[in-house]
Amino acid sequence: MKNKQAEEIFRKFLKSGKNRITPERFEVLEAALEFEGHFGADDLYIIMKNADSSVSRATVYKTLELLAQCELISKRHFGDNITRYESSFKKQVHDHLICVDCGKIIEFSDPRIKQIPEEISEGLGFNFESYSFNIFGRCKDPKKCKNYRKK
Amino acid sequence: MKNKQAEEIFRKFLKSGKNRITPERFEVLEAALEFEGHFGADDLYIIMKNADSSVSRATVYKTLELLAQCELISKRHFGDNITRYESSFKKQVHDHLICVDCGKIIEFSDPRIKQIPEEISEGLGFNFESYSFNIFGRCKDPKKCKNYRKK
DNA sequence: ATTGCTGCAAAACGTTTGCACCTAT
DNA sequence: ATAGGTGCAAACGTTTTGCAGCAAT
Repeated sequence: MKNKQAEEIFRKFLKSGKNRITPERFEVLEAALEFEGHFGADDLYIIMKNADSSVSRATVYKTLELLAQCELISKRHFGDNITRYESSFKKQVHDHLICVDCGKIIEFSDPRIKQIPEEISEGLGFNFESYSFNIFGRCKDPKKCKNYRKK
Repeated sequence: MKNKQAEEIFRKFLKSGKNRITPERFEVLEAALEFEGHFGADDLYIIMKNADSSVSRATVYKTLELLAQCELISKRHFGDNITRYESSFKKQVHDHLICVDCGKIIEFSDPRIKQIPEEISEGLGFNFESYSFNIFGRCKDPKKCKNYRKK
């Protein structure tokens, strides 16, 4: 295990519920933290399978949900009906700009955004939970845009 | 047909491409504009079917895509991997607050949000296309929250 | 006459579930 | 001993596709 600190957080989270500590869950944690960028649950399953892991698809899906619950990873939706995850361990809060041509995802953060969601939730009689802010655009530089998403 | 103006916009859009003017497409337009709030493509298909329309599921899905292209309706994603639509004809730009307990969707608009997406796109070397800003919260007033989404 | 559109059913896709067996507690 | 987790395959819900016949141009 490469990341003792994340492992410890997950272990504590599991114990605090009625969840068991299993080797499969830590295999998924490690693979998720190792992944650079955003991944779908199935992507991760395939990667693990190709790396000769015997963890099942069902376990990968369920474990990612647990990891999102304890905020070691975060869940993202970029408008294509696929749930994506990214490690949020030791990463700062940020939002995303997605190129609609090539699918590239750029992370950014803007101080103006920070206070808006909580204020609006309060103002409308809701307890704030989370928010998602995605910008969709097109790479200006065609050399940097592979158009790979244009099926 | 109840909305001559929208009909005309759609007709022009269809002619401007290589798309044909068909009665089915206008049936979908009418049903979509009539719907109050946000709907999934399949919801609309079922509603039309129950109203004795003979328009097929495939045609509903394809036509909604066309209507979104010409901006008579807009596409929304609220984080549950279902594509939702809402009429955007004669409606002002707005964002959404979603109750994670009951699924209620509140529309709001905040002047601070308006300029951010374009500025950030420019700053990162992208041509701005669109954005989505969703806030997730929980109804403070339990009487107003039906928890119907808690399967 | 041509080419695009239709309805239908089947397939595709990401995801969830049921179940028998297994394992952490 | 028991509650909970596992892998597998099947089921699920939404969306897309292939195709033969049909209709707008």
